[in-house]
Amino acid sequence: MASRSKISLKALSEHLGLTEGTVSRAINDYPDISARTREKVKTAAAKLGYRPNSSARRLATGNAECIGYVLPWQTGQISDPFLGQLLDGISEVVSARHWDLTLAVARSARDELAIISRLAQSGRVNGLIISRTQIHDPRIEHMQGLGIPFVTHGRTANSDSHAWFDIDNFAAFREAVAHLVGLGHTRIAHISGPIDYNFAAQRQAGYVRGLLDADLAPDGALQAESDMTENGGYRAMRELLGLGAPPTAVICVSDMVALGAMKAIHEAGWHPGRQISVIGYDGLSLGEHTHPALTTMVQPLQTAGKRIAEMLLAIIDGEDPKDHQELRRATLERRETDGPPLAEPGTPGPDLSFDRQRHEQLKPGR
Amino acid sequence: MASRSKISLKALSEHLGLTEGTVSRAINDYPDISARTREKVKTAAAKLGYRPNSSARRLATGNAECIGYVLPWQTGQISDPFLGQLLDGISEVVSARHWDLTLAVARSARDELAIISRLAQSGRVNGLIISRTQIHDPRIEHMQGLGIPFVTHGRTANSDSHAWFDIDNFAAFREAVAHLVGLGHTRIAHISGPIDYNFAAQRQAGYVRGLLDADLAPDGALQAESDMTENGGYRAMRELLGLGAPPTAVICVSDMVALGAMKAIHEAGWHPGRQISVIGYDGLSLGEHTHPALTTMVQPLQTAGKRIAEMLLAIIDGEDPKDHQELRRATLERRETDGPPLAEPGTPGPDLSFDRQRHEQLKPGR
DNA sequence: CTTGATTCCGAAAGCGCTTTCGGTATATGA
DNA sequence: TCATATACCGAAAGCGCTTTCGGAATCAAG
Repeated sequence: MASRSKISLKALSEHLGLTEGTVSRAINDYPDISARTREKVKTAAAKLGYRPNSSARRLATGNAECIGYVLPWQTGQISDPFLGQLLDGISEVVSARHWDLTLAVARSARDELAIISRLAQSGRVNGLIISRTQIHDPRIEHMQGLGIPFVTHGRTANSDSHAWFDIDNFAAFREAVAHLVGLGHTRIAHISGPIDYNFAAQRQAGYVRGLLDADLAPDGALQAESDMTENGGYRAMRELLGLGAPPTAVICVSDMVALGAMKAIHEAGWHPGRQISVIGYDGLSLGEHTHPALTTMVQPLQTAGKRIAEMLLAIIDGEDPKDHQELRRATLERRETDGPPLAEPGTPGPDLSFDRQRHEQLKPGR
Repeated sequence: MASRSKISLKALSEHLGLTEGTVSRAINDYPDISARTREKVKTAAAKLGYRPNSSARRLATGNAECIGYVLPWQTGQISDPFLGQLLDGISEVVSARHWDLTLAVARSARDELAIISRLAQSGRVNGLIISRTQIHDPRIEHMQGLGIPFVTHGRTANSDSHAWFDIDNFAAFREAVAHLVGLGHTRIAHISGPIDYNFAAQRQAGYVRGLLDADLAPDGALQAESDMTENGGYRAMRELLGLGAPPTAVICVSDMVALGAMKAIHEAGWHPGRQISVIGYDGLSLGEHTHPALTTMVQPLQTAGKRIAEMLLAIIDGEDPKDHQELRRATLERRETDGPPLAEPGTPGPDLSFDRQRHEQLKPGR
């Protein structure tokens, strides 16, 4: 079946005693080819293992049959399980159409604009997916200027003008706060991501709003920023734990960040879910297996990937990007790191003497 | 700089008053173009934002300037942080050459062979990377039959015939066992991956060899199999803990599996690193932030990605695949889940009454 | 049997680039 | 000055496919 030598349209048509044009139309189901010859052509094509050459086909049709996903490379972000889930969804719908997915990782913002230009202007892709949108995202108007279809994973300051898929970050974090308030917490901290990211800003706004809903005053000291890595979460949490009056609960911008935060909590001799509640975001399956299991806001990542890809294909097919803006909600999944506060407000913090530096020294080196 | 309308070679050459051929040769640094006109052409190209159309160029040169990475989709594997690290390395060298990386996820073994055929025969890619090799891997001779350059991440039964990059799994697990033996363990369990995977088989063999090195008899009861997910590790560990005489140490096929195993250990009221030592594999950064931090065999994943891509490009350039076979070693990184055994051999197992089903019921639903 | 409508396929012109092959200029040596 | 070599560029033929257009055959209707 899989013949070793590539067979061309020309060879196939000669084999059949037909012209290339006829064979091509037969294969592509043109209506002006009789059913009989269409069948004949198709069985011959299958038998000889004919595959149209993509480059030739793409050149002739002007269609790349390919979409690009360009992801910003930042410390640690690429190893977030987040990514795989999304890719899974994207690739599912892309390959259902027999299109390709090309991946490009950009190592800097400027690099990313350059990659977008290359991909778009060289006609390599019919459309682009970008993620980790910023509030004022230069990529948006860059792509609009290039006239290439795209959809963003996440909104921006002027989301009206383009297609996007997003989770209602604001609502999610507002809900998370409400949940903690309902449990009796009043000192609720937030570990955010870099605040120029749209999702980080929205989550933070939701957090603040949640506090205001409960007539709690947002406290700058209870808000730390992390770089979206486990280590970032760890460092931010240590900061929070060092406060005179540490929080009784903390909401983290992502599960990976929450993982780091839990580490810091454990090191301080506290237990997530007892002295301090922790809520993550993403709903990664690994959170079910931490100790204790991480309560989190679940977002449908694989669905996100699917929808984003579907939207992009629709836009490529000519639909209006403005008709493709989709907001979903995250749902709270209670696992084991949330609970009522133990200590009265104002209780002194945990013992931080188990310092990480010392810990590093004690560790058997490698 | 980034002009909106795509400009073709023809337009550029007319603008310059030269022929397309001349302009093309100037851009591609042919020696028969004077330095003066070459400069003139290049600056004009830059100013007008000319990008050669990929499809046309690919068709004319017969070079796709693209490699494919086809990854088998299995439960949970796609969300393993493992993947991102590898992609990072691969994309780094691919984009340094201004080539593309197309990603395809295969949802079944047959699907995978079909994808490989399509990619290769349609001339979409110049080479392929495949991962998760099996001992007798049908993909190998399939690709050899197609005559497409490829390199595998992981060896196979007949590794001699193709290019591969691999970690010495055997040595790694042998070393892990030796380490545990050195700490005084005699009842050492193994949670393996699906044993038809080459890496799983090698790791198991290394495990067995490690036991034999120490004159310990391999015990079938201490060997469980998992599906490479956290949940798989969890289930396997529960099995092991249910044994009359449970192990005092367990080596897991991956960090994610180890995460699940630790969950089971915690649920049983034990502590990883005390009543039972746990060693993972991969060296994921998230293992530094589990509680306690996961001792693991670190493999250089990002380097793996880079080397694999470099090897593939070299082979595409005409080098012999047989000259590109690279074996690296994993290194033990002691963190907090390994330690001397507490209990005497033969001690009864932990309390398993905290059953997961009950736990599920207690959990606030979503 | 003729006319007009259909059905089906061949012919040929691209798609936008690369690359070989000649053919002018220009330079080199005698 | 002429012959020969050299530098540089134009012309043109593809690469393998798609798609429009037109023409020959077939058919139904008058």
